[in-house]
Amino acid sequence: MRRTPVGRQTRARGIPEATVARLPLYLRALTALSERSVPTVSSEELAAAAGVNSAKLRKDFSYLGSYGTRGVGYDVEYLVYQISRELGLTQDWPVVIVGIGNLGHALANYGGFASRGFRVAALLDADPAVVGSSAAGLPVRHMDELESIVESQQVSIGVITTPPGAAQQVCDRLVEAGVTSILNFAPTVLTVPDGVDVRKVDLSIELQILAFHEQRKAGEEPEDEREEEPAPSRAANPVRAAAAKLRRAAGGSAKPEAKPEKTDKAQKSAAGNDHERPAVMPA
Amino acid sequence: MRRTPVGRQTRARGIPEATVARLPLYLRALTALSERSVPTVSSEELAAAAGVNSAKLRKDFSYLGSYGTRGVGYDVEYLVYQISRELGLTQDWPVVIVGIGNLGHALANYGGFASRGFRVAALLDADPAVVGSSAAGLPVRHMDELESIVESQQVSIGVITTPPGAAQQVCDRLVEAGVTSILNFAPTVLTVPDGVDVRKVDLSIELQILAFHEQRKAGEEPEDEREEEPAPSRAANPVRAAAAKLRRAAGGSAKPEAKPEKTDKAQKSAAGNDHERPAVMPA
DNA sequence: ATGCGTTTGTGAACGTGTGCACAAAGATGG
DNA sequence: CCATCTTTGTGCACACGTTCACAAACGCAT
Ligand SMILES: NC(=O)c1ccc[n+]([C@@H]2O[C@H](COP(=O)([O-])OP(=O)(O)OC[C@H]3O[C@@H](n4cnc5c(N)ncnc54)[C@H](O)[C@@H]3O)[C@@H](O)[C@H]2O)c1
Ligand SMILES: NC(=O)c1ccc[n+]([C@@H]2O[C@H](COP(=O)([O-])OP(=O)(O)OC[C@H]3O[C@@H](n4cnc5c(N)ncnc54)[C@H](O)[C@@H]3O)[C@@H](O)[C@H]2O)c1
Repeated sequence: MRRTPVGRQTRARGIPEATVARLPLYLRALTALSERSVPTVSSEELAAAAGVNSAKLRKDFSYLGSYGTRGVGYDVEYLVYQISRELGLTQDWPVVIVGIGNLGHALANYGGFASRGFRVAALLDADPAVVGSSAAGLPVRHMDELESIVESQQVSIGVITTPPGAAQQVCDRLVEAGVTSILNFAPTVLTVPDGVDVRKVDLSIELQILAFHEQRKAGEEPEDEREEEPAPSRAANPVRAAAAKLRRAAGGSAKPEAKPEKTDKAQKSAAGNDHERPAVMPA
Repeated sequence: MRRTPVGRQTRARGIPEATVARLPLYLRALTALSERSVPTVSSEELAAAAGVNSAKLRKDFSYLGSYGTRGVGYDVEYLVYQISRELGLTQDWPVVIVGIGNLGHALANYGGFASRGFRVAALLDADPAVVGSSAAGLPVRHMDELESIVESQQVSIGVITTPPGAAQQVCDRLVEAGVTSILNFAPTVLTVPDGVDVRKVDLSIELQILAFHEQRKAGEEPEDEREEEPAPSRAANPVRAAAAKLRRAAGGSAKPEAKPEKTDKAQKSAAGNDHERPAVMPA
């Protein structure tokens, strides 16, 4: 019997988000084992292949059920099936890609797309110069066809690879057409109604995070293996003093009222538990 | 031998990782405000623009110091500077991209690269047919030049866009050459020595996570109406509701809570959905 | 059957992240 | 100067995630 701890309703079913994010990782490792006809695998081995802690892996699997055999390990084929089923990969997921520029082209050509049940239903663009060309054997169709495509092919996942300025607009249109999951490559904060999932892939953010750690490594490590430039004046830390000065210089007479097109403070509306548009447009 | 993949050593004076990951988001919103010459911004406004909770934003900023003014908010320019400095964006970060195929080309052409101090130092590939061509005005150079480029240009960040099979090998070579931060687009678990940071961008994983939630959305509710959350904003979107119903009617599946017995395994052919995929391709 | 070595599944401790709520700090107006 | 209003900075409680450690379960040999 499944014993589900009740008491809170945050997650409908008890698979933690962190676990869900790791299941594809396990699945990939298991698929590789399956191709080599490995019959069973221990949590230790599989965890090593997936680059995670073995206890974490076992706990993750425990959310799916008791699929292992003590003293032996996990049946590879069976686990592949169970994870696939849990992730919803036993069915086909048609996907539309909107914005067939540099990145959209690359994604359209990406073989790993179809390998897990994700099928490119259509490539869409708004530029007449792009519409009509083809990418990866698929024709690029005009945005006007979005609604009919989404409906006829039951598309529930959309990928946005348009410039940032068009992303929210494209997103709105996708949602309106019936798409309920969006993968956003544009560096924009998307606002969507409840029930729609958005995940973002942001190269710039990843690089900035790397830069942060890189700077820390360079600045705090006493040992210096290779010769670097003479430590670019890492502004010491009299920042508080500079703060007042800078604030004073910037302040002067400038006030929020200088903004003509927005009634800036009017939309405070504290009790906001619903999602509305951001107060200021991100770019 | 392999040590712990990533030695997460929490520094005493460290900024939480979750905060670091959000700083670029704040920075982007602040930059947009700066371009519009907005002098100050409250945590509420900025949080809305960045799509986060305002208390979280304030706590994030509190790790950087007390840079706000009570009753007023934060000075935009000053905060841009502080976050940039904290992230290490006040200096230039040369980057090499290895594997100039579909994705490598797109990245090379990406304007957002240079906009934050990340400069493409070189494009590298192993294929003689690709070497010598150019992408985004930069010549594609041969892997043999990697070491000299990394050393002469002080490259500490490498981007891997090779096929999965070559990723670990390329990674090893990057590390050997002196690169200490890697952004990996190949669906591979990279093993690196201590002191080297790896971040990955994995389209396939993102899609699978979306598919999981999508499946849940489609399968967890009874046919009639759902009554699970107190969110009142429900009837405001008839189109989406209709789309969901249509989709539900098309592909129900998603057996609710079919607890499988452990004894009868090897039921992988039981997926009588669309068509059975052996899942053999590397994602 | 019994014992032994192996490995799972999970309780429990611990660490990290989130969000509420509010006192304190500063601006603003009188 | 004081009163009032706005917004920050943070204590606190709780939710979530990670890791340890070990009893129970299982295969296998005797
Ligand atoms: N190229 C990269 O490597 C890369 C990396 C990270 C993020 N991004 C982001 O991905 C997005 C796309 O980048 P790109 O380099 O491919 O840009 P791009 O300019 O090459 O392509 C954008 C495409 O979107 C189309 N488009 C514009 N407005 C549209 C609309 N309203 N509806 C439909 N289509 C529309 C354009 O016609 C164009 O074909 C950008 O937001 C960029 O910031 C790109
Ligand atoms: N194309 C996409 O949209 C996309 C999306 C997600 C992930 N990925 C992943 O990104 C990677 C690249 O994808 P792609 O579509 O650009 O592939 P691709 O085949 O078009 O390009 C790969 C490039 O890497 C080069 N290469 C191969 N081995 C190398 C080596 N040892 N050293 C240096 N260069 C080498 C090849 O010559 C080729 O130019 C793959 O791992 C893929 O799984 C791609």
